[in-house]
Amino acid sequence: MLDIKIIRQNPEIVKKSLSNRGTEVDLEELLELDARRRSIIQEGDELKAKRNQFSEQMSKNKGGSPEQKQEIRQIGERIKVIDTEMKDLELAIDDIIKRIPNIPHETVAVGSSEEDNPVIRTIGGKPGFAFTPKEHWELGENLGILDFKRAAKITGARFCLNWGTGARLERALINFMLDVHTKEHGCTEVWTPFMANRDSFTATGQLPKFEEDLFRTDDYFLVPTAEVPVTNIYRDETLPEEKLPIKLVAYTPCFRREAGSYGKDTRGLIRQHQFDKVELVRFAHPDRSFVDLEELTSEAEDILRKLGLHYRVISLCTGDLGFSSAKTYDLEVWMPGQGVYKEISSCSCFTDFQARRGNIRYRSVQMKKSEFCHTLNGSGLAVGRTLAAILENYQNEDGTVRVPEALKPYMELDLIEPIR
RNA sequence: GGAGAGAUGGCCGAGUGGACGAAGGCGUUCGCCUGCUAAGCGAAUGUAGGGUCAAAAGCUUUACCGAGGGUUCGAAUCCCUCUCUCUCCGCCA
Repeated sequence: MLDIKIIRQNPEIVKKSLSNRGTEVDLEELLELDARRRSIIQEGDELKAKRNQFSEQMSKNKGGSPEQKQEIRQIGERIKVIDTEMKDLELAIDDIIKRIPNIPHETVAVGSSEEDNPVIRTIGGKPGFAFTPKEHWELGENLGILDFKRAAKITGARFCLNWGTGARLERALINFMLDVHTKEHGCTEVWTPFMANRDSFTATGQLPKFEEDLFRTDDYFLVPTAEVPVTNIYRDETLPEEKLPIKLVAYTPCFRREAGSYGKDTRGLIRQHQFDKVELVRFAHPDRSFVDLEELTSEAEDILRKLGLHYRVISLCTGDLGFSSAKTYDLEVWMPGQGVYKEISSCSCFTDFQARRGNIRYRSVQMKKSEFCHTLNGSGLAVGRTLAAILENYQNEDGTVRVPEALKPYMELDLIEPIR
């Protein structure tokens, strides 16, 4: 959420941000509602002050003239009307302002689609194969470690059942990632609820705009990313300044409806309704949150490096940037079987956008007032996609798959062979 | 699922219709004092919105005692609904 004061004082900044993102929001209406709200506050406050004065007089004199009482009663009626209108206005303002995306950072390229995302750096290349590399779903099914057919029977499309070493590989990756982030990057591991309420989803920005992307129960929504429960750990709290940055890491399963992506990545592990992810979350000081973004991104990259995977880093342009984000780096891993780079991590700085929605603050003893802190997060990494990348990159001509050096202690195995 | 108890400031805790933004204590900050430390003394100490101001400070006003409604000239206090926490019983992984 943006600060209404910024919108009031610098509407042109917000307009530019919206046009760069290719989004439409009726700012004029918002400003009109805001002006109306302020004028009505004045009227209401004056009437309330009058009523308070009268009440005070009553308490001292133990009485008042019937005419006075009559007048105050009328004022009371008017206040009720005003308060009702106020509530409507605030709802209307809230509804618009919660649909305004974050303002992109000045270093973000202006562009309209993913075509315009600049590549920041490329690590490794496109390693050659002496044979034609297969796609991971074919490898996985041939090995008997990935079973999409039975998963579809159990649940439906876009689910997967892992067998034996495939299940073990999933778990090994989760443990490996958590170990690296906690032991080498100083993150604190957290284990969270996998469902969250509407307030939490509103704070991180999934609601109200993206409700159709979420699975839900009668009472709660299933988390589409650990960003939601982890960022909300400190909702409505004020953190001591000296504790910043707070670095957390969490493993959660993630649940996404993937509405509107029918026909996209229909095969394999790339786009599932349920997938595992290890997520990095930071609560940062506003003065250095973009430094934190560089650090967080390199922590995510560290996993790819250690696994010996080749990848590139791109910076999302204004048109491709997520709703809550001010700047996002995507890590794209090379998938030789498919012959494409696939997103495997998305690292974002949200500035105070989520913190304002979730009322997450920080203060030091010297500070007179608390301020919103900045929030960041990034996948470190998406586990299913990492598993897919390993299959495609470490495959042998006979369909077996070598275990990356870093995973051997976790797999207690050098080679993934067919399950009979 | 059934029966009870509770939710007050950074924390503990008082407060059953007006003098309560809220006693008292703890903590924190500033100052004083004590030849160090501890103790002691004095003062300050919530948040958010609006108005005034070029702006800050200041001044002023409104709201906030789990959330939302109601009664009343006036609600932390009375009534209703909801949420959460705790205890007991039942059921169950």
